[in-house]
Amino acid sequence: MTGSATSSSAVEPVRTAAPIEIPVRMVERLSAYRRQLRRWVAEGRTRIYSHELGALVGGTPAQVRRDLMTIGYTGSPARGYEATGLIERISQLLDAPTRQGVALVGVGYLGRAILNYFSKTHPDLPILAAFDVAPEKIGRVLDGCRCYAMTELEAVLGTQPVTVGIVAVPVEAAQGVADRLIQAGVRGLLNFTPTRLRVPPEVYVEDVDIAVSLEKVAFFARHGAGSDEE
Amino acid sequence: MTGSATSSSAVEPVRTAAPIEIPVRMVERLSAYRRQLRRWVAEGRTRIYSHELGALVGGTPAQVRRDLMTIGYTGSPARGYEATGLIERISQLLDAPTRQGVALVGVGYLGRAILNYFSKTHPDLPILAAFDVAPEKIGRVLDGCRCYAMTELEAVLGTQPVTVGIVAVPVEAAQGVADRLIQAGVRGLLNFTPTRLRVPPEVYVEDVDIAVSLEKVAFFARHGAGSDEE
DNA sequence: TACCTTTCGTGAAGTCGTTCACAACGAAAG
DNA sequence: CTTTCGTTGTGAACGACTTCACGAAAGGTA
Ligand SMILES: NC(=O)c1ccc[n+]([C@@H]2O[C@H](COP(=O)([O-])OP(=O)(O)OC[C@H]3O[C@@H](n4cnc5c(N)ncnc54)[C@H](O)[C@@H]3O)[C@@H](O)[C@H]2O)c1
Ligand SMILES: NC(=O)c1ccc[n+]([C@@H]2O[C@H](COP(=O)([O-])OP(=O)(O)OC[C@H]3O[C@@H](n4cnc5c(N)ncnc54)[C@H](O)[C@@H]3O)[C@@H](O)[C@H]2O)c1
Repeated sequence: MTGSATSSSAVEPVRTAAPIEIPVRMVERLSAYRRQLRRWVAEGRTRIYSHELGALVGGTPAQVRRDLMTIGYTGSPARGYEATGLIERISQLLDAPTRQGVALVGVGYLGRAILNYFSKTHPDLPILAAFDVAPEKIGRVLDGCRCYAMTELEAVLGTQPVTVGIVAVPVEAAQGVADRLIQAGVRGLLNFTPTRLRVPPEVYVEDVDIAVSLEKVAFFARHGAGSDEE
Repeated sequence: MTGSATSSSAVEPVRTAAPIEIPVRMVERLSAYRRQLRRWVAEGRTRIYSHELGALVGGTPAQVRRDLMTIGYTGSPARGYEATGLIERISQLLDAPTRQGVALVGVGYLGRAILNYFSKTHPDLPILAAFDVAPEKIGRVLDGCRCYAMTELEAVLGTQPVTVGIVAVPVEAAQGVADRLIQAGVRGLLNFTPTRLRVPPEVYVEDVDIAVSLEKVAFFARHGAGSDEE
């Protein structure tokens, strides 16, 4: 990337860039923090304590303070953290500088659920296009999102800033879908199928395996229940 | 528990009990191992190497060997592990000694997807009953599972060996649903709503937060992609 | 102003899971 | 029978994240 241009002065350490290395788990927590912070702000709250954020993710106050220290956000003793500023700081880190969106492949039961959910809760990451092979789905608009034929995938993604793909097709089709998404420029995949996708090293894959999660719950329901998880 | 009865001799160390303390992550891997082992056995394979199992979960061969060592399953050099025996050993640990099942609460988009999925893939953990408040859903049988009214929850769970509950209702209703499930004897919850459920310490809760997962993917799609993950 | 309480910031210590490294072993080939 | 190759079992080293612990600072209160 070219990068440096625009309007930064010479010596000062800038403040926008994210030169920080953020652990995987911390990203999850930051995302959860932000979501609840927004609710709280909507309710009129303005300051938040570390133990409140900790309760959110099943963590300790110390962990929250450590997280916020890591992202360079500082509160003040006895007043806690300023909510809107913290939301902004987290967004600065998590959100892309330029608009980016998601493509959903596979508009079956699960795909429909996801479309419906994200159309309502409208996060920072809109689903810009959906794809399927079933003729009866192609061309329809579900929850505000157009469903295209798989043959149009490359063309559509060529016109949209899509960097993330959701794989919700039958397991046999998953690898092929992943390959095409990556070929079309996608750099991250949320994979719901019970297969490990083979992808180039620069592509990030997150597996959500509901069957495994359910077995895990069943197991710990029986044996010792270590309160928290995920 | 009464426990000891039936037919074990006096001194020998038994072999069925599961006195082992298993880390959370390992349970996930064991579940994934077993699923793929079954596929392989169905294809006629009989022996498996640690590196093959490792590839499944994005882990190293050493980790697999460590896992199997922990659960006390032993292979042999140059022949690897015996597949069916390993499946059996994992099942011995993961599955309940007595039949147990799952209750699904909230037959919306997501609930339907889950019902459909588990009715097909028929895991060791059947969904025995579904519940909802919407009149048009009550009494229907979807994917082989009867949908009951919420008012019937306690009664139905009184007659079924349900130890796990899936919470797929709107977020406002989640805590109330969790309370009732627990009251009715459920000991583990799979929670899809973006709230931290308050539960007694002996109940295990697993949160599946798709929105957070998606944000995580978006983040790592942009920054360094640490190939694997959970 | 002086004091007391609560919360933050952070170096240090602790915990837990993963990976390394190597000896032992089985099988197959020479 | 001996050699060679590949794989398992495992103690030990490693590394990463979490928690502890304590000093400092901000507000409230008398
Ligand atoms: N539903 C769940 O709760 C659940 C849970 C865990 C995993 N999964 C996995 O998620 C995936 C989807 O689940 P589902 O319940 O929505 O299944 P589904 O059968 O309802 O939907 C699959 C959709 O993908 C489409 N499709 C098929 N082949 C395609 C292709 N080559 N390209 C594009 N689209 C294609 C189909 O037309 C269909 O609309 C499956 O792999 C399933 O294993 C689902
Ligand atoms: N669909 C997704 O992809 C997705 C993703 C992340 C999280 N979630 C969460 O999962 C939950 C369900 O999502 P959904 O898309 O299925 O929503 P949905 O609105 O389609 O379904 C909710 C269902 O719950 C039923 N319900 C409402 N109140 C109830 C109550 N008190 N008791 C029992 N049933 C009740 C409704 O009748 C409906 O059938 C929501 O909390 C949502 O935030 C969904």
